[in-house]
This record gives sequence, C-alpha cells and structure tokens, in this order.
Amino acid sequence: MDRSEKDDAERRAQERWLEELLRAAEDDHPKMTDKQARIVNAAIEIFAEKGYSAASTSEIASKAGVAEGTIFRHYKTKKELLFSIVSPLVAKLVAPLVLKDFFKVLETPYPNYESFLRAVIRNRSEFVRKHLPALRIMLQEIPFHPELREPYKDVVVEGVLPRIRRTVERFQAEGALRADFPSDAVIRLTVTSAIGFLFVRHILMPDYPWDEEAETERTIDFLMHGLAGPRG
Amino acid sequence: MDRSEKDDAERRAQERWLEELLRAAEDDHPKMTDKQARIVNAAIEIFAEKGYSAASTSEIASKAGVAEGTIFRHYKTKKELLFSIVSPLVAKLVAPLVLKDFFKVLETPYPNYESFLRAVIRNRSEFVRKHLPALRIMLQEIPFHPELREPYKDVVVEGVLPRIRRTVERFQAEGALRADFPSDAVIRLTVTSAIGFLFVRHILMPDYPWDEEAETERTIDFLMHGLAGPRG
DNA sequence: GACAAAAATGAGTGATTACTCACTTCACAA
DNA sequence: TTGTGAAGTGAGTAATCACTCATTTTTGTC
Repeated sequence: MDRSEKDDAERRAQERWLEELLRAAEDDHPKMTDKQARIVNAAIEIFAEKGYSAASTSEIASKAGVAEGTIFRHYKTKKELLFSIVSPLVAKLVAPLVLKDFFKVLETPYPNYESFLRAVIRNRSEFVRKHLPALRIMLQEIPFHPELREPYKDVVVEGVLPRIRRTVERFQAEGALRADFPSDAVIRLTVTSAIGFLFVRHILMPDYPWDEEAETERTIDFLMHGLAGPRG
Repeated sequence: MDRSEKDDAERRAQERWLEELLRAAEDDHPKMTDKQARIVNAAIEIFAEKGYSAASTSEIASKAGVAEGTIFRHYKTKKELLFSIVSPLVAKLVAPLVLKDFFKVLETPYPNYESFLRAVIRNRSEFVRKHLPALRIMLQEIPFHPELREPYKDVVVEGVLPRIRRTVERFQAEGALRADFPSDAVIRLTVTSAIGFLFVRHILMPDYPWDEEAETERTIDFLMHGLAGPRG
C-alpha cells in the first residue's frame, strides 16, 4: 500500500466518521419534545447573552416556560446542555472541509483557487448567518473545553491540512500562486482573510450596511492579488 | 473655526484625556501592597484559565496566598477586580492609535504605508506578547461588558478612523493604494490581516516555531500586493 | 518601645447555585 | 376505559458563591 492509497483509506474513514456525526446533527433533534426544544432555544439565547458560566439553569427554565427539573430530565448536567448545542455545531462547521466533494473543484484538470475561495466563503457566510447565536457560544466556550476541539484536531491537522497544502503547492509550482511564501503561510493568509471577513461582517459589525456580494468579491480580489504568482 | 481647526482641537482633547488614563495605567499600580500585587497576578491567571464567571474569589485568594477578605479590602467587588485588570489594558491597546506621534510617519512629505504597517505590527506584537494572559481575559469579557468598550468607541469611530480614512484616501489618490476599493474596505482588510496574524501567532498557535521576522514581512508583503495601486 | 493608622484576617451571612426525587400529568395502545 | 411508561413538576438539598465585619497583625513615626 503506497502513500496515496493509505491517504485515501484514511480519508474515507474520516469521511464516514464525520458523516455519522452529521447524521445526528443534520435531522435537527430527531424526536424532541416541544418543551425540550424550548429549553434548547432558551439556553442558546441566555448562553449567548451572558455566557455559559454566568447563565443559571433556573433562568433558562423560566425563559423556556418549563420547570427547572425538566431540564435535568433531558440533560444530566448543565454542561451536557451546553455540549448538545455546541458539539453538533463544531461538527457542521468543519464538515465541508472533510467531506469528499468539497475539494473536487481543486482536483479538476484546470482548477481554480479563486472560485474555490468564492464557494467556501459564500457557503460559510450563510452558515454563520444561520447559526449566529450558537456560534457566539462556541467561540466563547471552545477555549475552556478541550473536549470540543479534540475530536477534530487530528482530522484537520492530519487530514484536511495536508490535502490543502498539497493543492497550494501545486498552484505554486504552476505559478498561479506565489512560490516565495511557504505553503503554510499562503494557507494562513487565506484563512485569516476569509475568517476575518466573516468575523467583521457577522460578529463585530453585523448592523453595518454591508454590500455582501461586493465585499466578498473584494476580499477574494485582495487575496488573489496578495498571493498571485508570476502566472497568476 | 474651520473644519481642520475643529478636528485639531478635538484631537488634542482626546489626547489629553487618554494621557490621563495612561498615566494611571503606565506607572504600573503606583503604591500597591505586595499582597495586592499577588492578588492581581493570581486573578489574571485564574480569570484567563477558567473565565471570569467561573473563577471564584476564594480560589484567587488561595492562589495569591492571602485571606479572601483581603481581596475585598482592595476591590469592592469581584467585577471591580476584573476591571482593574482589563480597563487599563484596553486603554494601552488603543493608546498608540490616538496619541499624536504615532501617525507622524504618515504625515511626512513622503509617507510610506508599508513602514507604517511594519511599525504598528512590531509594536503591537510586542504588546501582545507582554500582556498575553490579560489580553485573553479582555477578549473573553469585552462582549459582556459595554462599560469596557464604551469609553473608546467614540474616540476610535470619530477620532482615529476619520484620520486614517483620510490618509488612505490620499494614498489612493496618489496611486500608491488601489482606488477601486472604498477606503473603508482597505482599512478593514489591513486591520484584519494584521490582527489575524497577531491572533494566530500569539493566541491560536503560540507554540508553533514561528519565524516572527519573516512572518511579519510576509504579512506586510501580502497586504501591499493585495492593496497595491497603479503606482504602488 | 509606645502609639496610631493601615493592612490583613477568617469565621460568618444570606443568596444563589446545580442538581435530586417523590410525585403528578400526559399520551396512547389495548 | 384503563393500564403503563414517559414527560414534567417543584419543593427540597448540600455546596458554593460574593461579600461583611469585628478583630488581630503589621507598618511607620516619634
């Protein structure tokens, strides 16, 4: 079994693993009581508003219109309630990076870094818009709960990153991306520019009258000029 | 009194206001008891480790090696202890942007966006390195405490931003920076790239074997290529 | 070393916390 | 209609919380 075969096998295993995770997350809350749904919604609101530690289960129960004991019928602990919100979100956030058909555009005969960027940014911007309050909770709590990042660290560092690194290096060899930067630097600058845009757009200044289309194109244009190679 | 005179007066008022704030922050804790200093250090450690709300005053006292009551001799409330750590830090963080001699390089006859960037990034990187744990606390708590941002919002939005916007627009008119982007977009891309670098460097991956010098130059080079005008 | 002021103490306080459990209500199949 | 398991309840519990205060210890001055 040579290197690429082993990589393929590993990748397929990762994909299966994540697909299972996503199945549980996708059909949002399979058989959930009305009151349980109210609890989750109230928890998202209050966790986002005052932070996980400062939020009390009694306040969540009150806002959900249920007895405090009801929360603990569905979730053993307050932490389990937090994880039931954040865990599937982390899965859905990294899912596109691991799933097989996401990098397809980069493995065609004439791949295009720019349209790849456009697809990712559009897709993830919609995702952020859709899950904003829960994402705020995730950003707040992920530093304090290694259990939330641990499951994905290896997948990203050993699965996603090498794949994207190889792609970037091919672009560099072809002259589409500048070769005077290490591929890791190219990746870092790409990711921080994209995330920086999404962060400013949705979290830091959500009320600014953004022209989302134009601002997305500017971000991409800026990135492509900043990273252009001799034939880029 | 014409426009620029009024701006000048306002700017000088802002500078005086901030200089006073900084005086209190600069001579780090004027006459502070040994035990008070131990309390502050312990608080920084524990707030950074488990978050402000999840940290208890008893644990802080224990780590500082003082009685719990001692904390409340120096700080009326736990929140006042938090603010005594974060407030001066926010002041020191925005200080260089407001202070008069910081933009001097941009107001010389032949100003240089690139060396300005280099100076800011180097300066702030050193600042982040020096105050890392307290900065983590700031990033965690600033969303929940408007009192921490309020005092600086107007100064930045009405004082710093217009000044930098005018400078960027002059660079655009001269052809040093691209004029097909609004000045606000140029500023956003500059700030997110710089902060993105500092964030990845010091917070997200502090243990990666960074070549700080090289990575700083790459960030600047990337920015200058991404924002270059016809004569840039 | 005597004095006064400042600093530090730690047991104590009421409020709040996450969580439990004996019990009631509900949904639904037989 | 009745039986049954799941869903929901809310008073109760021990622990912990931020904070107080009467008292003791330390510090600086003559």
